[in-house]
Amino acid sequence: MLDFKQLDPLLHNQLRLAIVSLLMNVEEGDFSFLLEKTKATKGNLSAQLTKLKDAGYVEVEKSFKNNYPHTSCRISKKGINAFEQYVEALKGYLDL
Amino acid sequence: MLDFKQLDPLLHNQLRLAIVSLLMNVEEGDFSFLLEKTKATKGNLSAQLTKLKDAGYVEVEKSFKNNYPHTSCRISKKGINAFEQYVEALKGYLDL
DNA sequence: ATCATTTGGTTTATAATTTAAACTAGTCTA
DNA sequence: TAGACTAGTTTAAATTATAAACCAAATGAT
Repeated sequence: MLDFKQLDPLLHNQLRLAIVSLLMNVEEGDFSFLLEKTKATKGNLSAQLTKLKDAGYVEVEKSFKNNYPHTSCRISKKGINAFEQYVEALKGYLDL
Repeated sequence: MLDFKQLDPLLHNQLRLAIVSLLMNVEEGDFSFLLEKTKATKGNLSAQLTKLKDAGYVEVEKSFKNNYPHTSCRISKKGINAFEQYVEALKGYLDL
């Protein structure tokens, strides 16, 4: 039966969903990794990553690697929970 | 494997997705039916329904029933195709 | 050495979208 | 005939999404 739970608006966005999906499947992912996999622009990736960080869904660690700035991301427990609930909610829309 | 196809922005919206989901499962649904099932406001329902109609995803028939205006909706072939593609694309994000 | 290019991002300005409150138009009830 | 209800639509403000422009430092070519 169809049932429409609220779809977390933070995850219900193409790029943020892609980011979180990717981070669900790796120990950590850096900016370049996400950029390549999502094919987003840098500006958009930066913006959406900031939102995910602000929401506490993703932990972001900035450092320097070979003299270059390096942004390492991993999904948080909160992010995992949110993603799992999002998937469950979505099933109510898709009849999966 | 994760793969990020474009998610049809017309369907990647909570209310429009709910509308289309509902119409996938009934022969036709009227405004009140959609209003009750989605729990949307009338304004929002009207607006999103118009977008789905303009895109050719939903066929809308206005008539009078018991002297009252009556808006009957059914999903079109184009809408069915779009929905099915959307679901496939989404699976690439969810690893289903 | 210096100028151009590349890396690895962030900021900002615009465009598009979402949303609900306000409105319209007509009907029913007493 | 006044008030309340049905069945919507329009509008206007708020939020969101997006990419172009920007920045600082590192590297490469001459």
